[in-house]
Amino acid sequence: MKSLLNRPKGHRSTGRLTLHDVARAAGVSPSTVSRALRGERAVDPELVARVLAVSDQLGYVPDPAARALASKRSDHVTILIPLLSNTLFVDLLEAAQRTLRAAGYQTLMGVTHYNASEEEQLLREQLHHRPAGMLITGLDHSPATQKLMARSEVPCVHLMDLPEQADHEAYCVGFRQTDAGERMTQYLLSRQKKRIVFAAAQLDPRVMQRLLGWRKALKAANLYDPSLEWLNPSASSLALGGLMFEQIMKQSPAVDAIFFCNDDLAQGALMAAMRLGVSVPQEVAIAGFNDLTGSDQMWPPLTTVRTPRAQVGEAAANMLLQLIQGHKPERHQLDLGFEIIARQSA
Amino acid sequence: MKSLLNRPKGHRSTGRLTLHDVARAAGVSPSTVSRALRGERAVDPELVARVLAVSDQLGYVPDPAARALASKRSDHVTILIPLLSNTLFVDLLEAAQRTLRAAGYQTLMGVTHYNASEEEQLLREQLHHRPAGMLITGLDHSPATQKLMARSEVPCVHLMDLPEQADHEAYCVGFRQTDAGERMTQYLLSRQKKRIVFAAAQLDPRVMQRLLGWRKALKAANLYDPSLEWLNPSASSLALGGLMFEQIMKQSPAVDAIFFCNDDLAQGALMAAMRLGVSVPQEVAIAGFNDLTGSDQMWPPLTTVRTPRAQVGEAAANMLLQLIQGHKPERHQLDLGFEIIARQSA
DNA sequence: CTGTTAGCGCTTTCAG
DNA sequence: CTGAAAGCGCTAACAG
Repeated sequence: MKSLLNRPKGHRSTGRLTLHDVARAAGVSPSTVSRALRGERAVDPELVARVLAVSDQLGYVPDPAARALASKRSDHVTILIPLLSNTLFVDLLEAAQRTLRAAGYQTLMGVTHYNASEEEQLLREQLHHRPAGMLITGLDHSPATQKLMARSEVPCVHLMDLPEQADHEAYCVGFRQTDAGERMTQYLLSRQKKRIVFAAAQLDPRVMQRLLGWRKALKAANLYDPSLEWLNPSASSLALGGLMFEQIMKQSPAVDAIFFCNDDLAQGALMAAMRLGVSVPQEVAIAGFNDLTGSDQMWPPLTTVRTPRAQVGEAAANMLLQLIQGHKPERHQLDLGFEIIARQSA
Repeated sequence: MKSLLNRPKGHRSTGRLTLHDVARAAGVSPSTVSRALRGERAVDPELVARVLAVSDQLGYVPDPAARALASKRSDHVTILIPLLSNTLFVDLLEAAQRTLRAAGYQTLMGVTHYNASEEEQLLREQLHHRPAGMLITGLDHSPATQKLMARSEVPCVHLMDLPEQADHEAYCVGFRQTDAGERMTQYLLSRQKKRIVFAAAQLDPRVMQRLLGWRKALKAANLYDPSLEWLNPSASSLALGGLMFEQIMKQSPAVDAIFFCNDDLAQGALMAAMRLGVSVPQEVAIAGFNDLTGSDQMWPPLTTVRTPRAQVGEAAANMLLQLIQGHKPERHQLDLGFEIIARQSA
């Protein structure tokens, strides 16, 4: 079969099926095969058909490394997320990954830990792989990171946030965090709550936007009081939520409601309430954010705002795919909205 | 500076800094630079030093694609996990990824959804990228998958499970699932529980091993009864745990304890108990598995078995790194054990 | 629309 | 221990 025998000396062939083999079998030139396989136009439909047939009859698979070397663009897409411990980002990752894979791209994930220099380092490493595109969480990046991104000329879509200015040049898919914070606060106000705490951890830019929304709603109702802000820079977790709940409940005058910036905190608060014998929502109402797994199973079920993270992941991946193919989407921003989920905790 | 001006026509150079640039600057040949950079021995230490200095003074970074093409081995490591919705696997992924990245490898994740043909397909795709190594969950794979793995000759470490036979040829790091199931059941027996249900979902091979351990313990105590097995093939979730709890509580004669095969089910059961006014552990004890996030925050806190998933991810990555470098570890299996965490739910 | 030719940037024989 | 030369498998100029 294969005559690896009388090769010219120094030849390192791997016996792997190459483009040339397909070309020979189809009776055309390698370039034609290359073009046909990539669906590049300006190639006779009949030849395309023949090449395709021969190619998958032979079981040919292009070598990504050779392709990347020759074209200076790999089939990798980088996705940078802050954490894997918040299921929000896992959902985002999964949706993006699935969409990208279906289009033939490999997803390379990087975890930044909400740290600007880690983000920059990760980006630098990824750029060496000449990714076809990148997905990156948020719009807040260090100048160094922004410079890297700009110089790389790799198409990029930002996730989970939208700029204030509609004419911002960045591509992004997300929703208005500030509006979401405001709307949940308004909902709480509509339930006759007067002293509504905003309890937050992590304090990343999106959390701070929710804070702004909360302030806006309370100020509009003339109910704003700085002592209602509980901002904790630690990482968000169930345990921290429980702790914050305990502390907040000791405050006087008593509060009506607590709006947590993320469901894990709110779930922890619900558990703490149980433990401490505080009845929710009678003594204090509790609301969360994101509608994470389990929030509907809590007792009482958690009132929260559902954010479209899977949709964001998918839509962003699709937008990126467009950009990679050179099709500029008409709108740079995609607002996927959010929804107040009224359950029994508030 | 760079004279991209009078190049021979047809030249596609990218202006990127190459090995040759470093070679020229260091006054040695490209091959020497290549060898020095990779720490290949049989190269003058003095030259190595010079090359290293020049190289990072110039800010040289090897091109992974060129390297992969020439050497037929990339710097990618594939990791195949069943799901992203079980935090167990997310923890595994994160630990492995961190370890691998520190050693200069890129992690490519694939999600199999507990599906043999998805797993095979994923593997096939990944193999085209000529990964340096692979990490794969479990020891149970279709014949086709096993064949692919064997033929690829890519080093591989299996996660979260250990073979029965100590002389099994596969590399794996995990713990004895059967023993863990047995030990938790024994713990429950030691707490005077007689009718202990085993409630499971997903029914993957590791869950079935825990079932075996449970059976073994009950049979030894002469307390085994097939009607105590509640096996549900659906995906594991808090909601399903709640549902199963409700159903089990309707059973008569009444049960003493429920041992759930995963913490998410147990957490859901705890919430359902709250909702239904069933007191835990007085009316029925509840135990889980894995000690997932939040289990210590439940009310009552969940008794469970802590599994060393982060350690498994890290140790497996390290073992793989050894294999990639050609160092065969003396033992093929690494048993990282488990721990019964006695809290208040049982 | 198709083929030829020259690389992409690195590793790897093979000589020295 | 070091260097020269020949590819790895593919894409992109360029000419036809």
